[in-house]
Amino acid sequence: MTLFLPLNSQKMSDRPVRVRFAPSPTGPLHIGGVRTALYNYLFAKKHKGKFLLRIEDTDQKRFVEGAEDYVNDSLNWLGLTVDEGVREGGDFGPYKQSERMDKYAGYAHQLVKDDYAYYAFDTPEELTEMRAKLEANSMSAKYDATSRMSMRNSLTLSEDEVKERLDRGDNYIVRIKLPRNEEIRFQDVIRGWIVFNSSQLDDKVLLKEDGLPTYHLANIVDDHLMEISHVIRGEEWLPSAPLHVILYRYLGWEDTMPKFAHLPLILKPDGKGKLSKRDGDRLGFPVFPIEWKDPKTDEISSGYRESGYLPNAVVNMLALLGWHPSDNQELFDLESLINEFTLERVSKSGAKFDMDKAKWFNHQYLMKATGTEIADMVASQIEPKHTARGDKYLATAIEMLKEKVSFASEILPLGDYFFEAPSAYDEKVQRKKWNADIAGHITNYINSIVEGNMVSASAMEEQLQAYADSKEIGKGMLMQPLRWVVSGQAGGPPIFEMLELIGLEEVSKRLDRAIQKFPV
RNA sequence: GCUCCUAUAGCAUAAUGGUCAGUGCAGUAGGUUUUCAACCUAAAGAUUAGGGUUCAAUUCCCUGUAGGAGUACCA
Repeated sequence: MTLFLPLNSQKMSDRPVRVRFAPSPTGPLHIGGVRTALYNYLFAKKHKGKFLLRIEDTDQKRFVEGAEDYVNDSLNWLGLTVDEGVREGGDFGPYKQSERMDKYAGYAHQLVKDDYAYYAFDTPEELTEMRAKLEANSMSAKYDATSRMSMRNSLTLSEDEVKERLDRGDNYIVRIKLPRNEEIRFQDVIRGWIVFNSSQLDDKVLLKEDGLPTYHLANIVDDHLMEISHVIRGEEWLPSAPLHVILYRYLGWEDTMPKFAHLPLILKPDGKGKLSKRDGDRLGFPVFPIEWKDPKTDEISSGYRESGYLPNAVVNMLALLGWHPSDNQELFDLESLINEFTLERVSKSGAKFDMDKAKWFNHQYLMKATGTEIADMVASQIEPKHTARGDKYLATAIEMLKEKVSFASEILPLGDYFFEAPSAYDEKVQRKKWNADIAGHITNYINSIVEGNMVSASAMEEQLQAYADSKEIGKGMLMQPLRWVVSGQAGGPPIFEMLELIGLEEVSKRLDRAIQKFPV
């Protein structure tokens, strides 16, 4: 039997761990991107390494106002601190590709010089024509080893003409010159050996007509210059990974090529496909960490933060979506996540987003949070009536209500009766439990606690027991109507604690109100 | 179409070349509670199909099927 060492046990200490999260500021950060950031962060911290944030904005056409701030705000909300980045600085800056534009073209030209790339002068029309022709002959429409010799580029044109075109300032791009038929393999930390044949790839553009690099070039150059040790990114990059491997080779950087780890995708909870913005709208859960307002359309996409999710819950939920610890523990704070996290325990298969579990996680953290913390979370919902009796009152009310909901945002609406007399009364209780007898008992009881100035829950409870005993009735008979008179609800927090908080004066007013509204 | 990746209950996942395949969520039943929530208990629920390798496969291999991703002068 052959013994295999765990994939990463041997070389992890070779180089300091430096990982990057490299979003492109084209809109709000999707929850899948957030998870990628999280895994990068966890991995970096686990190995006492650095977590970098690099903004990949080489495509100016797709720039979206505010998207970069959004990334920072999101990571910040979740407590994922960036070690090096645009805001944080660092020794490997700038951390925004649009500010490193002087770094890329040179490498592209170097590759041409080394015969690993070439200039291409084809017009878009010519490219379209080429693809159409190839497709018509049921060949794959690729600009590659088999088709490039019939195109207009520095491989087919004479040296003089190429020079003339370049001197003249003709538009050109640089394409990588891939080998015709070569096996390209690399070891993915999560998936093991991945094998491609170069004939399946095409001669990707490295440098665009505007002189700016494409993702592929910029990515490799920056990862190299920033001494990135591990590239942890989504599975959507897997098909272009072999191109990146070749680029490292062609640039002479293969020795320090980072290790790759391609994360599984987060899929729609129902049906098929990658989780998208629309799914959130359709199924009623956020796909974005924090609220996003589209600068062009003013369209608002809801965020976890605004929906009452706690950052810890989101982190925990995301961590477990595609990763699992070695035991059955499920509740983790960031620190214990750092201790436990390993890329080897990331699963290979895509995970459908589980809304119910997300709720459950949030509920767990809501139970741990204090009333004051929750009040801060729902600051935008707070109206004068909520704070009229002080912050402590509000916090206590929230404390009583929090275990009944999954989201902080549900708390205030649920417990409106803590802040003003009920506007609606449960109809079923009225019908079944509200009659002259009961109303009389409730009135007697409330009057007795008011007269006795019984302000504590325990005193009120004892008094109800005593009253029920004296009338030889079960106190259970009175409890729901009592709650109903005060809150209008059929259920809620422990009733005497609720009464204690609301206070005798208000309880008494509510009794009068109920009797007036529902005469018996 | 082509290439690559993936496949354990409704969902997320664990484990194993060999007794009843474990856990959480959801759902079901019961308990507890004035009520709701929480909590406790119980039952139910899965190795994609077909071939191989093997004494033995859910686990390794192949094929099919299904799903996903990629296939831009986007990232």
